[in-house]
Amino acid sequence: MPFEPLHQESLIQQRWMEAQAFRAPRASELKPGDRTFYMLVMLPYPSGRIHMGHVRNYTLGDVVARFRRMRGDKVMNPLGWDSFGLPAENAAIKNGIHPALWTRANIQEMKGQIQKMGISYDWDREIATFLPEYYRWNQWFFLKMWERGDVFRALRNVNWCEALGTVLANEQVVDGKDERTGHPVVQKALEQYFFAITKYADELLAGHDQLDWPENVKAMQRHWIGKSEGARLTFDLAGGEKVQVFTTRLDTLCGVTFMALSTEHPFIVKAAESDPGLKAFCDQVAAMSREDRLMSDIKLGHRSRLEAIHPFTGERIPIFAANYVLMDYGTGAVMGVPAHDERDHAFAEKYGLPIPKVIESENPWEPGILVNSGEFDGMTSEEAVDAMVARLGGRAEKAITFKLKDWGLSRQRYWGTPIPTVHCPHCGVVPEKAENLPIRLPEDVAFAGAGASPLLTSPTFLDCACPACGRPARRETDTMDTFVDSSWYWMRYLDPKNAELPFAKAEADAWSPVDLYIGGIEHATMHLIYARYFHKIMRDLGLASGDEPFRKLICQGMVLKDGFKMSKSKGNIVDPDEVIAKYGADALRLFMIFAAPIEKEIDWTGFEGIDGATRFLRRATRMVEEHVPTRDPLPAKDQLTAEEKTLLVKLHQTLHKVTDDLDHRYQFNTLVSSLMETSNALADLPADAPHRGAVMQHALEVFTLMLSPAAPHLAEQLWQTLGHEGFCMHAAWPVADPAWLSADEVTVVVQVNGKVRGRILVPASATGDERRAAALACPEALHHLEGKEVVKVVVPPGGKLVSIVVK
RNA sequence: GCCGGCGUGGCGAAAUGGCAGACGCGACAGACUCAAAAUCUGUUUCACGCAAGUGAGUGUCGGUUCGACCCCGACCGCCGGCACCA
Repeated sequence: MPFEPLHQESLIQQRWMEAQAFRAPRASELKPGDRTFYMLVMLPYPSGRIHMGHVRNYTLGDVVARFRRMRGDKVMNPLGWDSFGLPAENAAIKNGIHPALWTRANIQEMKGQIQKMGISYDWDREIATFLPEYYRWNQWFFLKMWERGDVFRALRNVNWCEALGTVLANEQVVDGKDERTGHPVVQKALEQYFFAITKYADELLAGHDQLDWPENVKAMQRHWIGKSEGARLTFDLAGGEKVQVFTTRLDTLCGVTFMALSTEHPFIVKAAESDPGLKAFCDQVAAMSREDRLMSDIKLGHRSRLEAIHPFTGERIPIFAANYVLMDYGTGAVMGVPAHDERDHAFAEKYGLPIPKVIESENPWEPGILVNSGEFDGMTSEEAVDAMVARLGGRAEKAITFKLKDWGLSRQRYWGTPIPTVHCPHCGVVPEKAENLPIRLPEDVAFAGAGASPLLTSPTFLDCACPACGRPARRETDTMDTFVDSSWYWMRYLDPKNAELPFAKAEADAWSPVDLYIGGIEHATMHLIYARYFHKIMRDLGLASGDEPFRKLICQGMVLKDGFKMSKSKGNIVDPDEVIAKYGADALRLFMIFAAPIEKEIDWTGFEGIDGATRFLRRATRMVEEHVPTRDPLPAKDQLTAEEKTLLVKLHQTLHKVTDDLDHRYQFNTLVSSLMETSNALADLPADAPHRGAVMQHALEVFTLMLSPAAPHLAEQLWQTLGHEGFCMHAAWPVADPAWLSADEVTVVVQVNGKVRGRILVPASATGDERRAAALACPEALHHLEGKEVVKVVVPPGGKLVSIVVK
C-alpha cells in the first residue's frame, strides 16, 4: 500500500476503536506485579476548535503513553472537558444559545478533531465538568470541607457594575469600565465563600522537595506562597487603642519615626469619618485602578490625627494613611523605618520625617550591627530580634506571614457549580444536605445580558426549604470558581461513573499519583497550587493516599507563528485540522515533537518542517514496500558482511538511545532524529548484501516498533506489510541486544595535548594497555610527538579515546 | 528590584566531563526530465589553501581538569515570572 495518510489513518483509527485498544483496566483487573503508568494532559476548555498548543501537548503525552504500553505497563491516558466558565455564558447572552448546547456542540467538534490525531485516549473515561454527574462532587467536597471548617464566609471586593447590576471578572474590566458597554465599574465588598488554603501554606511549600517539577514552576509557586518570617508587634495609640504591625525587621524598632496604615485599615476608615481631609485622601486612593496603583511607585500619604507610642521610648509617632500599604497582607499596618527600608525612606523624604540610623551595615537595607538603640547597641540584627521580643513581653511575638490568600471561590455567574448552601431567615447560611445533591443548575433562566445573575431570575431554583428548620428559604445564587472543577478531575477519570463517591479508594491507590503531567506553563501557580491543595484535602478525607498528585511535571512551550502567539485577533492561526487534512496526523505529530525540545517554543514559520516530516514518512514507507517480507532467521554474527554488521550495530545503538530518551529523559526531538538516522542507515545497506532479506526484516521491524509511539498510524500499516498480524501498538517494545551494542572493531580517538590528532581502529576486546600502545604508534599522532617528551598517557574508562600529554 | 532559565552554523537544534555542529530545514551543485514539480546524489562553522592540510571556534574574561558547550567564579546580553508583600 502506498503512503496515503488520510485514507489509512481513519481506517486504522476505526480498527483501534473497535478493538478498544486504548482501554485502561480497572483496579480489580490489575495483577500483582503489574506496572501502572498514569499519563495526564491538562483538561482542555471546549472553546470550539483545537489549536496547535493542544496538538503539541496531546502528541507529547501520547508518545509517552504508547511507549509505556509497548513496554508492558498498564497505561491510564484519559481526556475530558473543563466545560464551565464565562465564554459559554457570554455566547448565551450574545447569540441566545443555552450554554449547555453551545458546550455540547463544542465538545463534539473538538473530540472529533482530537480523534483524527490518533491520540490513544480511553474515551470511556471521558468526563465533562458541566454535567451534574461531575459537579455534584464539587458540591460534595464543599460540604465535606464545610464540616471540617475549611470553608468560611467573609467580605471581599468585587468588580461591581451598578448600571448592569452585576459582577464582572477582572478581564472584563478595562480602564475601570465594562469592556463591552463602557459602564463604570467600582469595587464593592460582598459576602463570599472561601477555602482556607492558607492552612496548608507550609505543607504546599515543603512539598516541592518531593516533586520532579521544572525549577521555574517551583520557584513561581514559592513566590506565590510567599512565606515571610518576622514578628508581630502591638503599638499603643495615644487614645488607648492598640494597632498591630508585622515586620521582618524588628531589630530596626528604635529607628521607627512614623507608622503607615492602609487606607482601608479600620482605624483609618474610622478616623476619616471625623477628618474630611483624610476622607478625601482615602477616596482618592480608592478611585485609582489596580493598574494605576501598581504602575506608580509614587508614595502618597496623609497624616491622620492618630498617634502611636513607641514601646521603648514612649515617644509619640505620627500615623499616616499611605497608598503603599496593602490591607490584604500582614496586618495592613507597617512601622516606618526610613533609614533601613527603601519604601519608608522615600516616604519619609517626601513628608519631611526624620531618618535616624540604627543599623551599621554595608547596605542600609540589610541587617548588621545595632547602633543608637540603647541597651541593644552592638548586637547583631539576629540577636536583637530575640532580645527585643523578650524585652517587649506580650507586645511582640515571632510570626510568619504568607502572600498566599485564602481561595475565594464565589462567582456571581450562572455557568458554574451551584454552591450548595441555603439562606434561611431563621438559621442563617446553612449547608445543603448531602442526600439532596446534586443541586442542579436550573433551565428556566433569562440571559438578558444586563441585570442580575441569571440564577436570580429562576424561581424554581431560588425557592427552597431550609435544610435545618424546613421553613421557606432562599438558595445561594453564587456558583463556584471553575478552578474547583479542575482541582480533582484527574481522580474522577479513575472512576468516572461512580455514583456513591467521587472515586473509589481502590482505583485511587492503583493509579495515583499521576506519573507524568504535561501542560502549559500558564497554570504554574493557580491551577497547580489549587490541585495540590485539593489532593491534600482528599488525603485528609481518607479518599487518596500520598501527599502530592503529580510526580513529574513538564510544561510544554507555546506554538508561535512568526514570533507571535497564534490568535484570532492577529489572524495568524494555523488550523491543525487543515494540516491533518493535507499532511495526515502522523506527519503533524512527528513535526510537533521534532521541531524543538519539549519545553521550548516552536515557531511555525512555514510548512517546510512538516514537509520534512512527510518526506521521512514517505521514505520509510517506500523502504518497507520494496522489502520482501521473510521469515528467515537472522544469521549468526560471524556470517554477516561488514556492512550488514554496521547496520545492526547502528540499529541497536539507536534503539538503546531511543529507549532512554522515552524512558528517562523525556527528550522527544532526539527520538525523531534517531528514527531518521536509522532510516538513513537502512538505506545504506548495499542492494546485493548476501543476507539482505533477513537483516532488513529484522531492522525494519525494530524501526517500525520504534516509530510506533510517534507515528502510530503508519507504524500499523508498515507492521502489516512486514507480515504481522495484530496491532503494532500492542507489540512488545524491542530490547537492544548487547551483542550488537558495539562493533568488532572500534575507533579510538588519539588526542595530543587535548587536540584530536588521529584515529585508530582497534578490536573491541582490546585492553587499556593495548589501546595505549596502539595510540602511541598512530602515525598522525607520532607526527605531533616528534621532539617532545611524553609526560602522561590517559586511557579513560570506556576506551573511546587515548589522551597523550607531551612537553 | 527580586526569582528562574537560556546564550552553539544562514535557521530549528544535538553532544548524560571524552571526535562540537548528530538529525532536520534552507541554500548551492549535479542526476532524472522537452521542461517543471517530485525524487535521488553530493557540498554546506569560519579563515588560509588547488589539495593534503593548518589554524580558530559553543556570549566575554578567568579557574578546575590529561581533556570543558558541559563543572566553578566574575561579567555582558536575551527570555520568562513576580513586583510597594513591610
